[in-house]
Amino acid sequence: MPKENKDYFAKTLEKGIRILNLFDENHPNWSLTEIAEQLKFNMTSAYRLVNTFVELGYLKKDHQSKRLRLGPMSFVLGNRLLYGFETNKLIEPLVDEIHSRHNISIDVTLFHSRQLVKVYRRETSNTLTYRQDAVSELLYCTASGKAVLAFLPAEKLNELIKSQSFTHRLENTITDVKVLHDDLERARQKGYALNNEEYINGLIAIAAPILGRPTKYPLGAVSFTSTTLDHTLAGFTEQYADVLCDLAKRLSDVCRGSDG
Amino acid sequence: MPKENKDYFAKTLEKGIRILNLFDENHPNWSLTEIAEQLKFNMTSAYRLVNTFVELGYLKKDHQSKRLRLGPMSFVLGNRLLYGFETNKLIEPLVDEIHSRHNISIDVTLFHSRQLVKVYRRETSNTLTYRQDAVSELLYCTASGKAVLAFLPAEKLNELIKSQSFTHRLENTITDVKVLHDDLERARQKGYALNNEEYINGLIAIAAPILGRPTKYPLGAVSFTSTTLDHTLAGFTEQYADVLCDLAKRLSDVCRGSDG
DNA sequence: TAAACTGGTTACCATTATAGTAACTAAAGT
DNA sequence: ACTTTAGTTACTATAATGGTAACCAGTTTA
Repeated sequence: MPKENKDYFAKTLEKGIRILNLFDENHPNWSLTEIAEQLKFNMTSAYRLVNTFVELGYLKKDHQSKRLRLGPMSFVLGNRLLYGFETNKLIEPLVDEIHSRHNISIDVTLFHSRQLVKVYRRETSNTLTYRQDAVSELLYCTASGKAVLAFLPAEKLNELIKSQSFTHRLENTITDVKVLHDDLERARQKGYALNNEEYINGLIAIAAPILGRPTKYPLGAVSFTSTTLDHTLAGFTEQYADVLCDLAKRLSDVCRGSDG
Repeated sequence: MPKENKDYFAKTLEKGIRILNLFDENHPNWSLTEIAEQLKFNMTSAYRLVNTFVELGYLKKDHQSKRLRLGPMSFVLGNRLLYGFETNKLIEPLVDEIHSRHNISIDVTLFHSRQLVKVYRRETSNTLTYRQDAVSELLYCTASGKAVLAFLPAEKLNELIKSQSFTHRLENTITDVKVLHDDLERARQKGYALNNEEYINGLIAIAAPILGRPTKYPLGAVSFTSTTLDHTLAGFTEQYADVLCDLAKRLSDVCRGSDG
């Protein structure tokens, strides 16, 4: 093992990328001060990074207000990243098929480091819905999070459990490590994890892991979600657990080779 | 004027972004060596930058082949950049309206530094079509390029003309600076520029600049394209020049305030 | 089977870039 | 006119990067 690779990580690049990530549909414009405060960068660094993006055309600075927006190069890069990400091409048809057959809300997330990254989502029509962040570190209180945790090697699992906040969100939220371990063991047995209103009031879900080949390392998860208005968790599980596990297996097939 | 801002430009960030830009639909995977060669980076730098992206989840390294692909975080960033780029929300309806009314191929490009960046395109149905890069430095042989050049301040114009290659692509390609200046003067008079098979055989186009307010600096251009199979350039101009100029004016209205 | 090769990874350190402080400027508010 | 605020620039100790070279693990070649 080398000396933990601190030499081969470009901090400046990471900081710049974090700035780009601030801009989205809901936050289309930022002032330099806002950026510096949000990311805890000092003004000079923020200025240098932002200025770089402005010169390259990724950000655009309004000459009057000095506020920043995405520039045309960001649009080009966005297209490249979106259409260059091949995994979705493999995932989408599998999910679409189940979605259209069962009219059910499906989320596919990929696991990276300590985060779940949403890469595809289909919603049921005519039901309540919710909006979640594209990137989430909440593993202990979501079905997908628990599906991944359950199939992680013990060492990594313990490391991640330590990093979870265990905020008591709702009545059913698991706040005890022992209880979580039991819950994960159950998931391991059954092949899928549950969310019984542990994260959002009225929201229930089942999720199965997407496992890499040949390592069986969890690469992500696929979840079906519903509400207590439409299903009991038991009924929902009864009805869809097999479909879920089958879909997870097929997603594992197409994601094979991208282990690690 | 400060000392040309070399202190406030983060080279590492630029290099990293150039790596991300290599990945698209047509080039979804790269080896480290390919990246280093393509961008003229030494291996260590390329390795450090790539490793940063891998750790952050923007790239994914196949453990066997070591080849790199986009990772899930790139997908998230791609979405943010695409939907956070507001300009398109303003441009699209205006272009769509003309497109559906006249069934004509329309391209909107924004000008940055020395490049034309394509941000929106609608094509006619049932005609030959062509595929162009999203970012182009060819200004002397395209209608949009000449539309921008024609309305640039003299100083910037001369700087850019020096940087053009004037490669003799086709019979009609302008390769003489004097001839180009005459052509631009004509465009300035009429308010729009022409492309008479100067870039692609059989391709004709007319383009008008998108001008910033209040500076009248060209922010980009909108072009209508057709082929010699469908129109003569004279007939095409006769039929559409007014529609084009009207659209350009309306695009200039919605792009106002983003001057510079 | 060994030798050569290839592509990737790591060590090391001179060179260069960055973070942080502080000074400065321009615009907005009082 | 004074104060405040946000952005920009100057300066320099500290930290990151680039470049060379060594190293390693697979592959190909002899």
